[in-house]
Amino acid sequence: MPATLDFEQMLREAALRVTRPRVAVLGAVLAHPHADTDSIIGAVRRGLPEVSHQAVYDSLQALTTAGLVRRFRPAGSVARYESRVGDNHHHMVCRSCGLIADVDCAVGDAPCLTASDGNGFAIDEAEVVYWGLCPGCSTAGSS
Amino acid sequence: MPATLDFEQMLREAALRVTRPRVAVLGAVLAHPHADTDSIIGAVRRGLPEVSHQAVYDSLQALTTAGLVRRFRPAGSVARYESRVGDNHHHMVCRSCGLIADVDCAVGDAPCLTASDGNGFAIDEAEVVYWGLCPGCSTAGSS
DNA sequence: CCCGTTTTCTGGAATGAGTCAAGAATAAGC
DNA sequence: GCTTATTCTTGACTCATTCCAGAAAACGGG
Repeated sequence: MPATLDFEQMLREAALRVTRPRVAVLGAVLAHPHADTDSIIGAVRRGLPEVSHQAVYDSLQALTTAGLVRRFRPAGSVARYESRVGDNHHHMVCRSCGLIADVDCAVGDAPCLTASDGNGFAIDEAEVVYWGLCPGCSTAGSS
Repeated sequence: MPATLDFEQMLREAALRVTRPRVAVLGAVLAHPHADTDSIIGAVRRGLPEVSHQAVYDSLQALTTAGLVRRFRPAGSVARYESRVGDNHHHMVCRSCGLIADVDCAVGDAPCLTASDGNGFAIDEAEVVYWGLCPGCSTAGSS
């Protein structure tokens, strides 16, 4: 688990100013993958009780723009953030309990980018969300 | 283009009560694929000026549950509705102008459902969103 | 065709994630 | 240590969506 110094390093490498809120936000996202904004605010305030929600929103925006974290928003849910960036993995969402799990796409590095012609669009990202039931809910429902 | 009588038929077959607002909402979604709720309210009110926004929300909910329309919510946008149901096509969204286009998945009927093991999830749907630039914005930006 | 029951619609208020704005605080460079 | 540009605090605000209670309308049986 990376330490505060590592977070500072990451921020500096991304040409971002190193501030307490940003370090805390980055740490929170690293520690709680798929967390929503509210959870992140809570996690950050455990270490820095005085941060405003605005600072968290701003930091998340900055980190997202810099590519240090990824924002993702499954339909019917609020925005969530994760630290796995660079690889192009996708997500599975449980319809019952909302559990989110990472999935590496089976199709290699550029999953489903085989959208063929694509109506002339210049596609730069394919976002895939799998909907279903997680193991727990699946078992519970089949009884 | 289907007439009002067809819409009534569709509603009855879905075991839904036939009401003026519902017929109008169904017609609006059929006529304006990918329309957001506000546009649908506007379209409906062209024929029925008195409908409340709540009736439209309720109708859309009922139609979605019944499987007559599909709700889809790209990140950073409000809810949108479309009438292509049953086939599993996906969407392309232009990052610049927000244009949405349908895409038939290149992988056949069950696109990307090859999520392999899937961590034990029972997957029932794969939702794919392609992000990029539409032909218009792509050309404009490359000058 | 009329009635009663049940579902749906109207109108209005409330919720809540996210955004905007102005001034105070703080990080980075010299 | 000082200056300046960026970031944070505070608090108000937007706006899609939901909640609620009473009025209206649709369906089935008489």
